[in-house]
Amino acid sequence: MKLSSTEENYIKAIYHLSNAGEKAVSTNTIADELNTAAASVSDMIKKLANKKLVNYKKYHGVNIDDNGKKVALSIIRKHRLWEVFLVDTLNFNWDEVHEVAEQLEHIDSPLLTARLDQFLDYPKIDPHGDPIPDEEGNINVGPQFSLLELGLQEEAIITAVENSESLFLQHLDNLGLRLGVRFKIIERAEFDGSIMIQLEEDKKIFLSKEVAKNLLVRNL
Amino acid sequence: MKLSSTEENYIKAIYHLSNAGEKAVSTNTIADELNTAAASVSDMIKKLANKKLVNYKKYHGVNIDDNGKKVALSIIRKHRLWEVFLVDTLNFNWDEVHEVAEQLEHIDSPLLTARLDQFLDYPKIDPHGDPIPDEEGNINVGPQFSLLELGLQEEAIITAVENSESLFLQHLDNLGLRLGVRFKIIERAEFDGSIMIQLEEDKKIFLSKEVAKNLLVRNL
DNA sequence: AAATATTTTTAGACAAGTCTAAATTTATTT
DNA sequence: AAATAAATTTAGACTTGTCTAAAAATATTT
Repeated sequence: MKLSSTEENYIKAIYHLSNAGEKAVSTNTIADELNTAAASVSDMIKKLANKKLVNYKKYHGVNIDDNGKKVALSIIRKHRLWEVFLVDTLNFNWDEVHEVAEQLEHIDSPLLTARLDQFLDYPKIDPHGDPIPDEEGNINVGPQFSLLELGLQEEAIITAVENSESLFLQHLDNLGLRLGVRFKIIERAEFDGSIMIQLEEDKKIFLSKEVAKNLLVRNL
Repeated sequence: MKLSSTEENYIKAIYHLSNAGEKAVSTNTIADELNTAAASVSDMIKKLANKKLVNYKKYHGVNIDDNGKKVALSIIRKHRLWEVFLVDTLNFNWDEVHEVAEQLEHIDSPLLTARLDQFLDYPKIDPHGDPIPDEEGNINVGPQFSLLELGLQEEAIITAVENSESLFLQHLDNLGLRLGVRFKIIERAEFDGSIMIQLEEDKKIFLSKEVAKNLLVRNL
């Protein structure tokens, strides 16, 4: 089914707001997310329901349908692949990519998506640390959790930060820590919860409990 | 000025049909090119004229304005850069790129265009042999001329054919020659004007004077 | 140069997506 | 459980881009 960019954006918003389809989403929530009037959302929801992409009971919000979920995951896949491309290949900073990816995600060409995926060597995680669904919509990475909960010797990748104060981000930068950095915990001090990690190039870094708490990771 | 994809497509069509702004274009010609009704074209022309992109005298066609020319060249630049990307980087075939590039050309991000250009190493010619305008809209490639006039060892690219009989085109296809093929002349027989060329993959091809005469090329 | 043919424009309508204002339904208070 | 508040839907309108049919202007024929 061929959808307009607008329809795709609604589907994507509903998917995200419903926490991947786990709960219903209210009209106002969507209106808020997309900066539109609630009336516009009502209209669009009716259209999406007619196309069997969402399930709609008047006055009781929408639930995303399996079809809708598939559409959403395909858009998310494209969005995140393009983000990887922009950062890894075109040297964008990871805060410059979102707006452009919002446009690129609507390009309709399965061949382009497949070739881009191949060119990027089938990345599983985007520059923000979010997982990239495969062609079937499957997400092949575990959930995010705080570095504090990571076990000794388990390999992991930094996927996000809980705290985005510039002081904290600067501190990470000084330590050489960024999204996408791979490491494992090699030591843990019971005393103050501080942690020693080892990066890929055998570089060892000491992290305070405070820093560890604000680093979100994923198992490799 | 921010334009819709539709407006951009009209501008592009007018630019091409006017031969880069050299002559006026009639309503029907545009309608034909874009597969729309003449009435729709009339409406759009009025809009583009209001935006000072074209010059319009009722019943006498449109002339593209300098502003419009700039817009057209920017779209053409993006289109051709993306074609280079698709062919060189993502290994698309020559004939698979147009449709996708038609979508990608409307992506609005000067940074993306600049970085793409850089990544592709500032190509001057697209896979079809058409020139890629630079950021200012200048076309920095030499003129087309017959292969007969090309010097020995000079690298060139096939950019057009003078003769479009299917017999000739078929012959070219058999030889593996198409628009965009890069080569140089390695030998020239004084006797009958026949020419030996060498393609990028060191493949050597023998061309009769008759064939050479009908092949238009550009220096690389 | 009058008649005819062609091209172009205008008029009016439609679909998509948006809005505001009013009506309706659901939720919350008292 | 009645009254009030909040959320949602409907109604009607606007914009963009499209169309068909009719009117107007230009071109071509005879």
